Amino acid sequence: MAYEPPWSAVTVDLVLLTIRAGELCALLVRRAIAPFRGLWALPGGFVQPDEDLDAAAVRELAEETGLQDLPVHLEQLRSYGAPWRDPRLRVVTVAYLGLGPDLPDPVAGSDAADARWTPASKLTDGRGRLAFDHAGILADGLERARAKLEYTPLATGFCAPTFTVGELREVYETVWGVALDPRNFHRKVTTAEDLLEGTGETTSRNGGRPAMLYRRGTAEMMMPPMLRPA
Amino acid sequence: MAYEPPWSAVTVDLVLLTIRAGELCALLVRRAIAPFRGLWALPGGFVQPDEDLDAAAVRELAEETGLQDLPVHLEQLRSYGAPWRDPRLRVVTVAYLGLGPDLPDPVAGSDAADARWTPASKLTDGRGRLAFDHAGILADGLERARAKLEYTPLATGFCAPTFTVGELREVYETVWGVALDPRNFHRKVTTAEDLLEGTGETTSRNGGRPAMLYRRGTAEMMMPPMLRPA
DNA sequence: CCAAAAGTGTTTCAATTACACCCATGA
DNA sequence: TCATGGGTGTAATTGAAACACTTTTGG
Repeated sequence: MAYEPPWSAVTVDLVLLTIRAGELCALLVRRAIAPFRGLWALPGGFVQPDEDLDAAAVRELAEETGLQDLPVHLEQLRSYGAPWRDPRLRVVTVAYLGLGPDLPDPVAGSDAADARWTPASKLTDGRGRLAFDHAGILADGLERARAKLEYTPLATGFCAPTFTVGELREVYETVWGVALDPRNFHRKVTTAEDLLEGTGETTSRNGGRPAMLYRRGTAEMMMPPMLRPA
Repeated sequence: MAYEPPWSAVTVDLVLLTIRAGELCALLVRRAIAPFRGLWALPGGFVQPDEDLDAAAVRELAEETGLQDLPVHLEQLRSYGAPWRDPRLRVVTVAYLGLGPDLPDPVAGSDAADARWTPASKLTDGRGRLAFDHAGILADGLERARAKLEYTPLATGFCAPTFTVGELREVYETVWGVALDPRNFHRKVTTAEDLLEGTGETTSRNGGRPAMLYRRGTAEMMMPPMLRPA
């Protein structure tokens, strides 16, 4: 090859979200090494030479949570490559958004002094800066999650493999911070095509009358169209 | 630094779309050098050491079309990093989606033997493979564009700086391949909050009664919500 | 029995559709 | 004047919101 291209390091960073105790939380790790030593940051790491981006995200997820085969929905968020976003060297990072049901407590990894689920309300108020450009990445992840609840079945990602309509409604109410009418919500989601798949089982774990248990269906969109063919 | 990370080359690739002669078209360049010499590919190139990703996309756009300050809407599509997607070396590419009004004929660049607007209908039918993983990237771009027309003002990106309601309708009809009711379409888009901004001017360039000219407004979403707070 | 959550039915209201009709221009 | 696209009015239909009410459990 005649031309030698510029080189970069490539990382994946994870915006991992879950709902704990009625609050939307993100996973943060405390950096054990420079730069930004002692500051909180998003979990992530270098992509290996023989590794696809998605595979790197899955590997980091397993390493940072300490568990394999977590029921986590992972999707690419976007990439960030401002020239000096890492003060040491050129690093382009591919950020992933991950959603899971109430996940186990994280374990501190090799380069992390600590790892913790942090409520989103404490992250958007400006207190406690994050390392690198991670505050912006996290804000983008939260915005994406909130927006996609509205027109995709993403909310099911916050639920256990099987869940009740009431549990699904709680996800919306927590992420959006609003109250929804339980009766109209029930009708809406059970009527929506391929959104939910009934299991035949019921549970009474939430008190009251036992509720039907559902799995997430095959639908990828549930938006009412703004324009329709004539 | 104790640890030496793996290195990659980082490129940006562009899925540039426009509408020409009633057809949705993408810009392709014919490769003048190995690998995939002679095959068609998406325009793109290496991100420079001191350059942000968005800046690299803008620069490539100017280089590939031969013109500056084009009224093109550019947004990140997603990143692709399969280990051997480039047979020479590890390359992670950040793909951008760009939409513009009927754009000028492209000029062949330094590493391109030819450059051409190609109808989308010829691209999705399997004939004529593209270099690298560009067929998949292009398909993702087309899907994203089609989907975003539905709930964002993206369609205005295909229009000139000022445009009529009928021209905007043609965009939808071309990209989706359906007919829309002109009268209801008119009401819909002129009623939508902040979608269009009237200029006071009219034009009769499309024949018939002169039509009001609009600029795109400030709205970023125009979706009817699937769920609303109680 | 009571409280609590699940789920259904029904009225009211808002949005969308389908389509009749009028308007302003060029040829 | 006719053809063409632009634009408004309106009745019928569909969908959403509000809320009364019944169901089924645990305590």
